[in-house]
Amino acid sequence: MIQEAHPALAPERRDRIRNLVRDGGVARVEDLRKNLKVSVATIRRDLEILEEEGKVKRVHGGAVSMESRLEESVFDDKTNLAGKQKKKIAEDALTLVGHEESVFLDGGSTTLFLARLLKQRTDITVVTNSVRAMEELADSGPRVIFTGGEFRRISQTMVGPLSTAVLEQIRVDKAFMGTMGFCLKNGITTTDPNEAYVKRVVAENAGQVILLADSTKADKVSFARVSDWDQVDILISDPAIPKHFTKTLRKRGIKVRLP
Amino acid sequence: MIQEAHPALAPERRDRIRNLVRDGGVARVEDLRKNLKVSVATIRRDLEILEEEGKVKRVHGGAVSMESRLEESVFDDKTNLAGKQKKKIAEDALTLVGHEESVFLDGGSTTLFLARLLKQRTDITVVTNSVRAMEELADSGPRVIFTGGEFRRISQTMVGPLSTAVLEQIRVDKAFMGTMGFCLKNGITTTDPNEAYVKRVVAENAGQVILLADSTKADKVSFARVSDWDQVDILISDPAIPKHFTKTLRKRGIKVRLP
DNA sequence: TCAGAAACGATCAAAATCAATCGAAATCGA
DNA sequence: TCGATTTCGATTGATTTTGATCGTTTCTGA
Repeated sequence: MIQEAHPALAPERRDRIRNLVRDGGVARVEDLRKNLKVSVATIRRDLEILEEEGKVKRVHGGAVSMESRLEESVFDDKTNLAGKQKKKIAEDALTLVGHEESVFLDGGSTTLFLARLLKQRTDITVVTNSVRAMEELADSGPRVIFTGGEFRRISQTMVGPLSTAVLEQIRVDKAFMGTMGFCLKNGITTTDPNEAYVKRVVAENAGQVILLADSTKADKVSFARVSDWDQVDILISDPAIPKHFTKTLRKRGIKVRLP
Repeated sequence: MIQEAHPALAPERRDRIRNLVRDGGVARVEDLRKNLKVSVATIRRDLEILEEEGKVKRVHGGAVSMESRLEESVFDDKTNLAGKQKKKIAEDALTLVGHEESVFLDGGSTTLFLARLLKQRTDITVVTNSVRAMEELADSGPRVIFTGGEFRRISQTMVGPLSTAVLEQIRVDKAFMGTMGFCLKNGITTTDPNEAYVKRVVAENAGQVILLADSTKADKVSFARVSDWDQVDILISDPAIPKHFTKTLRKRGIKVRLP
C-alpha cells in the first residue's frame, strides 16, 4: 500500500468514508478520524455533505450505511456473520476471474459482494441480470452487459423470456450463480420459476458454472428447481457446511472450495 | 522511461494530465507539477481547459476523473441546469399517458423527471434503456421492462445490437424520447451512433413518438443522426423556443406543446 | 429524574489553494 | 531579423478548506 505524504483530496476522502461506512455497516466519527487522520470537524463536515447527497445516514456518534437499511439489520450478529462469510466467498471467487475473461453475475447478496470487488477490474466483461450489481458497476469498472427483461422487484433482477433473448446471443467464460437453497437430493432451487429459467439458460451458455452459497443455504429446498449438480463445476461455500456435502460433491467431480 | 530534453508540447502535456487523473481517479496539483515538471500555474491553466472540455472535474487541490465514481454530480448537475423547464415538460408529458398503456422512456434528464412522476402509476408498463430511470422505478411503481445491451457509462443507458434484441420483441403505445439537439434542417441528432440506432428502433416500434426537449436543444446539431421530423408525432418544449420552429413543425403536421 | 460524559454545531484563525496580473521566454509569420 | 502572439512562471491578494475552541445538545447510568 502506498503511503500518502500529502493529505487526500476532499472527494477522495469522502469516498473512503463512504466505503468504510458501507463495509462496516456503521462507522463512528472517532474511528473515521483515526483512519483518515483528519480532525473530527472535517469528518463531521464530510458526513454532512454525504448525508445531503444521500450516501450515508448520520446518527449520533457516527453514520450508518444507506444500503444496510435495505438489507437485513447490520446490528444482528447472526446476519453480520453471514455477511463476513459472503465477503470471504466473494474474495475467493475473485481469484478465479482470469485476465480478459467474461463472467456472468447472478442476483443475490453474495454475488453483490463480488460485483463490488470486480469494480477494480477493467480488463473483463461482466454480464448480469441484477440491478444491484448494475448499480454497483455503473460509475466505473469493467465493460458491462446487462440482460434486459421484465423487472422482478423482490429480487431486483431481470427475468422472463426477454432476458434470454440477450443471453442466447452471448457466451461467458464463468458464471457466478447465487441460490436460495441447495441440497444433495434436489440440487439447486430458488423461489421463482422465471428466475430459475434464466439461471438455466445462463448455465447452458457458460464455460464454467460456479455456485456461491454460504452454509446457511445448505439443505434448504425452495419452490422452483434450477438444475441438478451435474451442471455445477465449482461450489464456493464456507467451512460450516456439513462434511457429507463436501465428500459427496467431490466424489461427483465437483470442486468444493471453503475459504 | 525516456526523459525528454525538451518540455512537452501543451496538448501532449494535457493528455498526460488527463491520463494521470484517470488512472488515479484523482490527482493533486502538486503531484502533477512534480510529474510534469512545470509550474502550478500551468497545471491550473491546463486543468481549466480540460474541465471546459469535460475531460476532468476540478476540485480544490486538484482534479478528479470524470469516469470515476468520485464525480457523481456530473449527471446531477445537468439535471439541475434547466431543471424547472424540464420538470414542466415532464408534467405535461405525464398527461399524455393513458390508462394501462405501455410507454418507452429514453435516457436523459428530461425523461428522468418523467420517470419520477410515473412512479405513482401502477397501471402502466414502462420500457426503458436508462439505468437512471430503472433505479428511479426500482422500489415501487409500474411494471418495468428493461432493454438489456451494452452499458454506455457516459449516458448511463443501454445501447448496441443486444438492446434491439429485446426491443424488437415488444411494442409500446408511446415513446418519450430525449435528444442532444434538434434543428429543422438536420432533424434529431445525438452524440453516439449506437444510441441513435437504438432510438430509431424504438421509434419504429412505437405507436406515437413524443420528443421531450427544452429550448436549449433547439438548433443544436450533434454528431449522430437519429431521425427526420416525419418520425415525430409530438414535440414538448418550452415557450423560449424560436417562433419559426413552432410554425414550421405545425405546418408539417407535428403537434407542438409549450407548457 | 438528574448529573456527568460524549458528541454536536457554530465560530474563528491558520494554512493551503486558487485566480488574476504582469513580465519573460518561446514561437510564428512576414 | 523584427514584431506580434502565445505560452509559461512568479507574485500577490482573494477564496476555500481545515483544525481548534467553546457553548449547547444528546446520550447513559444511577
